[in-house]
Amino acid sequence: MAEGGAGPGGESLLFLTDEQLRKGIEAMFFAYRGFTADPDRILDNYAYGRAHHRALHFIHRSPGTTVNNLLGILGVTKQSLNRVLRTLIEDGLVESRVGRKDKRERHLFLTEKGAQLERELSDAQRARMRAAYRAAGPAAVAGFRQVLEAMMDPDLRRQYQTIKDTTS
Amino acid sequence: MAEGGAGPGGESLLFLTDEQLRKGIEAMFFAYRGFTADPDRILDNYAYGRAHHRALHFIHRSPGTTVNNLLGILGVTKQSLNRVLRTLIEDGLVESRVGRKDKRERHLFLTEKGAQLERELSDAQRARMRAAYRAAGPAAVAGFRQVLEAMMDPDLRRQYQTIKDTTS
DNA sequence: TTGGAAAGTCAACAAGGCTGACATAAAATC
DNA sequence: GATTTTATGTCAGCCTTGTTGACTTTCCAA
Repeated sequence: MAEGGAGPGGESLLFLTDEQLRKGIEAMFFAYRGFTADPDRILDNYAYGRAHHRALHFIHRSPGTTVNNLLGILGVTKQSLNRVLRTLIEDGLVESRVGRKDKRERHLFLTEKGAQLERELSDAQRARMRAAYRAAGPAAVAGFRQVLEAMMDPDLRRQYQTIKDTTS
Repeated sequence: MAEGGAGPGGESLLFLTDEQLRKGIEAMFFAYRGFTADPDRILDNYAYGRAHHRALHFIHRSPGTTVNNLLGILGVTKQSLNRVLRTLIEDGLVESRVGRKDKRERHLFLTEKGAQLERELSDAQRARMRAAYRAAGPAAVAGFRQVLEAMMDPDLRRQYQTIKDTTS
């Protein structure tokens, strides 16, 4: 895999020094901090954490998703997710409906209140992403997405693409 | 900032839909999971966590750095960092030397044992980064770095560039 | 020389991961 | 129809890694 380096579109062999790779690693580290900074600030005002944000994001993204689906996407245990979901449901941000076909399943939806918070969080995160995209330009954006996709675990990449295809 | 979009090298105005931005956000989320997966697996064998990895990385990166420097880079409280450093020092992975000029400061160095673990961790992380870079190609890599850099908080970007310049 | 600032340490608490054990209901299978 | 599997939820307890508050030692400047 990638051993000749001269695939379709590849320039030639890529010689990558440890130094170049280290810079990429640190770029990921620092950029991820920026990526989460704005939502984290907002969440502080509501006594919620990053875990709540992730749940809201993916419920917004796939309304009616089941708890089990969400577990697969988030990669946490059901106990961990349940703690977060319970507070969101108690606080009236998320609604849990028993499945019609399979009554064991719970389908998750954002309430109006939940959608509001999700919007506040994602507006902030999109604003930063938009600014970065504009600063870097369209070609850079394409490269950014390619490298990130190649960096995912195959299982996670499948999750990412499934979600991506569902709505694009 | 970036409001016209037609800066040097910019194609023209970038029209970015919420959908495009959401994909970028999810790409960051899933890619970061992959990014940390290999080191996390290794750390499990040693009863260390991601925080230990970060400390080892940046001490390796800047030998002799002070605790205070490290705090600025890692963005955690000194108490939080101290707990991690204490175990690394007790376990003989890190050496802490009292400053000669200012005896309040502690200068941090990896021991041979610490350097060994750091190498094991960064080898794994670099391998994934290398594979992703090769799969995506050189142009994509440049774009990847540009977008990440634009996504950082200005303070963090300065940290990143300081470190970058020190050794490139 | 004394008072404040800086660096580091200790103690205690909180969020959010984890495992394990168990309960319930519904679906699937034998 | 009985049994097993699946989906979900809950309780208890642990770990890592954040946090704040209080404290010591050291340095520096008024």
